[in-house]
Amino acid sequence: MKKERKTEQKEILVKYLKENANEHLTIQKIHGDLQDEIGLTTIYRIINSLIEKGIVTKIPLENKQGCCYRYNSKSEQCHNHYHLICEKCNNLVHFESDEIKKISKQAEENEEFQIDNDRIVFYGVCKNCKNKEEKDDK
Amino acid sequence: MKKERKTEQKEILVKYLKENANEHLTIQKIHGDLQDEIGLTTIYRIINSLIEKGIVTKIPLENKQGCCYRYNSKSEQCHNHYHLICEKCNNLVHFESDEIKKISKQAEENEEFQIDNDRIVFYGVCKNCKNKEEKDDK
DNA sequence: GTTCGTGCAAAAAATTTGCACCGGA
DNA sequence: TCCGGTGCAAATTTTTTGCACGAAC
Repeated sequence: MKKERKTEQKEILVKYLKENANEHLTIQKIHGDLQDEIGLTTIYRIINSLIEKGIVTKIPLENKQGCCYRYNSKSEQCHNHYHLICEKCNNLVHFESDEIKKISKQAEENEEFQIDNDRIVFYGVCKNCKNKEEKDDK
Repeated sequence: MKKERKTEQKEILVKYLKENANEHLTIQKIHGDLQDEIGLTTIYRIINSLIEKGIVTKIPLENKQGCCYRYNSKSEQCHNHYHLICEKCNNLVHFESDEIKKISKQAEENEEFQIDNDRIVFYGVCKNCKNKEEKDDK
């Protein structure tokens, strides 16, 4: 059993991911921002280990290959919230609701499906992109 | 304005995607199954156009790079349902609920976020994988 | 001093592009 | 016939791997 070591790169990357949790973070973006501090290979390695631990979630990009990555600040988040992801700009919005509990319970009872309450995602179009679309139509 | 043509490849691929809508379809899997009928390049091209039209949804693979693809049989689906995706096996389960409407409305009013009612996703662990985990723990 | 993590370079894998040809309308 | 779609090969981009060295414990 090998134990994990605390390194500067890991600290920098996790800090960066936390601070930019609502951004659209592709590997390329991360590498661009941190290239002086962390090598590309290491970014891949750390991100992948964070995904395995459930600390980071991978989100596919629409209309494009590749994915972006989002830090899950589970411990820091309030509960009973869900995620709104914009299909246009991939921005993430948090939203609170008590209704969710009911649905989770329903699913667990009827389908025997154990829901991860931090990974409830609604896709749609955010305010900004909606406004932009309306302008473009003119 | 160019109009789209009906081709044999497109028909084969869409039929295949429909029939395997609950499978874990990576480009590699699709290519493996259809390589005698459709070239890899064409699979990419058709899949990407289906994603743009919203007919196919891209789902990230956990613990692995890459994504898999799932056919959205919108027209065949009943409404007021949401998706449960298993984090372990990526299987998709449909689930009905009226509560969803409330949440969608809440989000649209409070956040001005226009929700795509066919893209509401709950992640978690399905019955099979849950059972498997319990066995493994023993 | 061990052992794990990092960064580079190289390899491998995944995706896109250019172009000639095929086939649907 | 006309023009979009296909498939191959090549180019490009993305991700992983091997290995020597540096750093944590």
